[in-house]
Amino acid sequence: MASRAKATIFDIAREAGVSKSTVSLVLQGSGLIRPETAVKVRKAIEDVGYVYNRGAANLRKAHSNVIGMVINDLTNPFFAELAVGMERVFQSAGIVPFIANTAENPVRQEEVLKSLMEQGVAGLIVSPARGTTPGAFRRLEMAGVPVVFAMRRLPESRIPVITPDNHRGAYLAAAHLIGKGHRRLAFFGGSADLVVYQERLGGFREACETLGIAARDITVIEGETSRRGGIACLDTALATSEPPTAALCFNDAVAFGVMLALRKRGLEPGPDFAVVGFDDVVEAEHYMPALTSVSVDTAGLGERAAHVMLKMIQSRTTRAEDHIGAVNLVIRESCGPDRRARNRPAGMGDAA
Amino acid sequence: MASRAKATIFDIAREAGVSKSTVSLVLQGSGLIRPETAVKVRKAIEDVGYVYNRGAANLRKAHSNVIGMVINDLTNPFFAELAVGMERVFQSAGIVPFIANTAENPVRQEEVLKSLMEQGVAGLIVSPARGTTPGAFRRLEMAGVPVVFAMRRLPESRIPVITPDNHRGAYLAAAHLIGKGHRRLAFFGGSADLVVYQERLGGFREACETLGIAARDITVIEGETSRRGGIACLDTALATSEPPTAALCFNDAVAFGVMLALRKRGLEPGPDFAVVGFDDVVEAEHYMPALTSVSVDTAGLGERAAHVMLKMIQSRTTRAEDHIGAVNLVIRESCGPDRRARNRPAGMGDAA
DNA sequence: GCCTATAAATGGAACGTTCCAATAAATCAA
DNA sequence: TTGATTTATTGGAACGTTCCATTTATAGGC
Repeated sequence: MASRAKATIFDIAREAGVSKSTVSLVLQGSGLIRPETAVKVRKAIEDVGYVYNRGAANLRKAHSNVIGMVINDLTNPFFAELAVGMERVFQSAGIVPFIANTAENPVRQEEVLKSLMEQGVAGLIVSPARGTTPGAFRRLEMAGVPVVFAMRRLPESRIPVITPDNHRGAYLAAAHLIGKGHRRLAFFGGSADLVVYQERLGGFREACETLGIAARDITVIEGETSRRGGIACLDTALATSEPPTAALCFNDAVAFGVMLALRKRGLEPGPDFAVVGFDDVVEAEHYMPALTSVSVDTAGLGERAAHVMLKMIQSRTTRAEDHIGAVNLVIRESCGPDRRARNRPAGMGDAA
Repeated sequence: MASRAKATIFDIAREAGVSKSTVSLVLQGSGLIRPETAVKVRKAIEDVGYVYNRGAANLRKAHSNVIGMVINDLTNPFFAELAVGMERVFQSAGIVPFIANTAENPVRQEEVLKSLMEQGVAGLIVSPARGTTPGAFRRLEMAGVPVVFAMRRLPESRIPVITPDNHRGAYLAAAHLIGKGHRRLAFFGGSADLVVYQERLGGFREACETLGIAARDITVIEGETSRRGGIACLDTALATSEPPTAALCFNDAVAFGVMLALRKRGLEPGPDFAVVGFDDVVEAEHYMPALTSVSVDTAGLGERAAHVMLKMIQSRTTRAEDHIGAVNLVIRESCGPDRRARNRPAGMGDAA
């Protein structure tokens, strides 16, 4: 059953009684071959258990059909959603994207990028790891491989970027909090070496300024972009003399952490302390209480990035327009104080 | 700046004043070349902006160094954790694994598998999609590509499998519930076409039988393996005349859904209805209430799978031992009734 | 029937590596 | 010096495709 040495187009040719060139033509679906010949060849392909060798083909062909997705943190469901969006469009283009995880590690990222290049990728969609050096993508540029950044960007770089409107999202969220009557606000999580962070914090600050919140009433605490980071942020914030009463979190993971920490202290997220997240991952809606968050249409951005990529490959360019995706604030229960009647524990309360 | 046509070893050879063979040797880190020559060549490599063409190399070399991970649902954090475990060991072997998502779709899986084969993968770690036909991996076998299944398996197949001890995990969980005094038990989520489902349900049933729960007191409800599925399961279960008081869920996602649905009805997960999950994803610990779950050491299983894969490649075999990973029940708050003092809402309760 | 136009199939070179066998250079024993 | 041995380096063939320029078969026009 198991075929000996792997079959090549020559084996097919022999089997079908044609030349290797004919087989190649059939493989490429050329209209030049007679239908009955094609049928014969296809049968032979099946019979010998042939598997196409794309590496060999790429040696002659101009471009491969491999597209890489380089993602900084696969365990964040946010990036999985992004990946899913991209896959939707690549699939309909007959392309199988390969995903590689850099685990937020620039060194690892370097390896991944190198490996992908050696593989001869046609293009790369990248959410760069924290601490990526400006030169990390120079080789790609030199080789003329199209690259687009998704969700994150590098400080000064000419690589096209697909991101949500971080500034506006943060502005909306902060304005909402202020509108609810909060006067002492915090921004939790993230770190200043990320451009996204600058943008989100910028929007937050602008809202505060415009709507009359004094700078000394603003608490900014950097931290890990994870649940753990959120817990830490809340703890240090509440330790101050005049603690904030509401926080915008760098992302939903941080917000979940904050809510958890509130509960641990016996405080109820929403009524006792307002929290707003960013990204609106699917869990946000299902959390308890449901998290108010800035929705960024993750999958949509993924699709967009994929389309841009496809277009770049097609027109063999390495440039493209940036795309700033629309955002909107999804208001749920985690930001008081228009307190809905909270369900009392262990009772047959009215179904929500 | 951008180099013209991509550089080859010939360009390097010319630049360094040596032969292409010498360059090749240097590239492979051969000890045969004189150190100063190697230095010269390496400088030339840098100067011409060379990128290694692995496709061309694989044409002559026996084996590639690409390993594929085919995953059925990337948005389930469980699989992301699995992937992370694998990456750890591949990284230290100098291998960059490529991840591809099948989105639980056998057709998509077929495409992914085909693409990976064409790419000349050295091996594949696969968590097969639901509804995978037995023949789906025949081509791989014919081509002699090592494959290992992780987490899931196919009904009858000789491909080695790395899974947790599903039977035992479910047994432990059910026994715990029964020990707590529950007499009417449910098994929520999953579907019978999955071998894992059979195993988990089997363990559950065995515990019930052994510990004296009558068959008519057992409710089994199949459903999506997602939050949504969990919600649906609870709703139909509570609609029966004698509803269960506790449930073992097919996985944590289902359990989260169940808890959510309980809350929606004003019931408190734990005191009012016990729920136990399976997989123990990181969120389980951080949920509210924290979820009791069967811990399977996901990352550890990923590492194990990667090691097995490496060994198979090295010894060029397509066979290996199955590996059944140890499990243990992590008891948290979601399974009453030894009710800890639940925190009352909106008060300064004692910190947990 | 012969010449031309079209359709179908083919051989050969090229792609960028690796690996083997062979050469060239350096070292050593006599 | 000569030959043997070791150490470095090299040319050529091969890997499995694609693509171009040809060749061969088929059909059409007269």
